Amino acid sequence: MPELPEVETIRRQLSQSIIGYRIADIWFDNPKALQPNAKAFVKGVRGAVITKIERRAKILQFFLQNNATFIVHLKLTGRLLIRKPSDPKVLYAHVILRLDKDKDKKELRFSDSRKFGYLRFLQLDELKKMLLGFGPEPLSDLTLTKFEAILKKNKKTIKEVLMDQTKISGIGNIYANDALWLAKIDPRTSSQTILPVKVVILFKAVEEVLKEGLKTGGASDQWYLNAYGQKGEYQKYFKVYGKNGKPCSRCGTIIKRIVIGSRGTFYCPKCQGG
DNA sequence: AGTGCGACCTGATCGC
DNA sequence: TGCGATCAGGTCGCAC
Repeated sequence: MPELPEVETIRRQLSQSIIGYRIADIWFDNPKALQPNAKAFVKGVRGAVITKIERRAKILQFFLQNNATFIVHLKLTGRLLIRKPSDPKVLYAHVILRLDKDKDKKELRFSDSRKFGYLRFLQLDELKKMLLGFGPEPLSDLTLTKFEAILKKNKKTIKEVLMDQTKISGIGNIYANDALWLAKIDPRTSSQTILPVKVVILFKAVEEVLKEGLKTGGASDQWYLNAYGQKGEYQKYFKVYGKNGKPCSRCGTIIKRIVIGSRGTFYCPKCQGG
């Protein structure tokens, strides 16, 4: 999916375009996309005005009046597209929120080819409880001290730890691969064995790739489009992600693909070679 | 408790 | 061109 930079890009755009809009009606053709169930979702959000949109990990939180919220998880292929009612249909749209503010009408269309994503209505206290399960945000609350402590107490591979949302939020497969390449660390290395000097380098590398992702509007490797339907540019700057069989831009060695935790993993056997 | 792997789905691409 | 295998920005839940 959309990882932190992609979800944050969407959040910023939605905040610019749909705050203060009322959810006048909801259309859907895939009830599973609406949680806890379609009826409760519709009942919970219909008629409410969107007051604020935040992000935690890879989750978008839409705040409504009356202490209610709904969250959206895009998983791998979810998109949230802002359109006018008269705009042509978008592919794989399974939910449409029809919005209005005075005479102005907009639609927020949720498109999702693989149908893994969802919109979930929940109360504010339920949301708060749910968010307790996530690790720190790498671009705000994660400090080097916390990062060191997280790495030290986990013996799984560093790549799995980086991607574990209960330990650190928002990093997925693309940015984990690229950060490890930047830091010249073998993705199979046990988290707790990484030397302190390398931990510092990795901490900075994580920050660097996420900021680069944000700056370039996210990675549109396959499906990702922002709220305006545009692609991001980060895929032009991939360091190792998806570069199986191609030369490493640093040393020319052929990039290898392996599997870690059942996820495709790319690395340079020379610069990241144990 | 910790880990590992199938399930959830559909589409794109690769290899024969 | 056709067809099967493999792969895909992510979690979940259920067996060990």
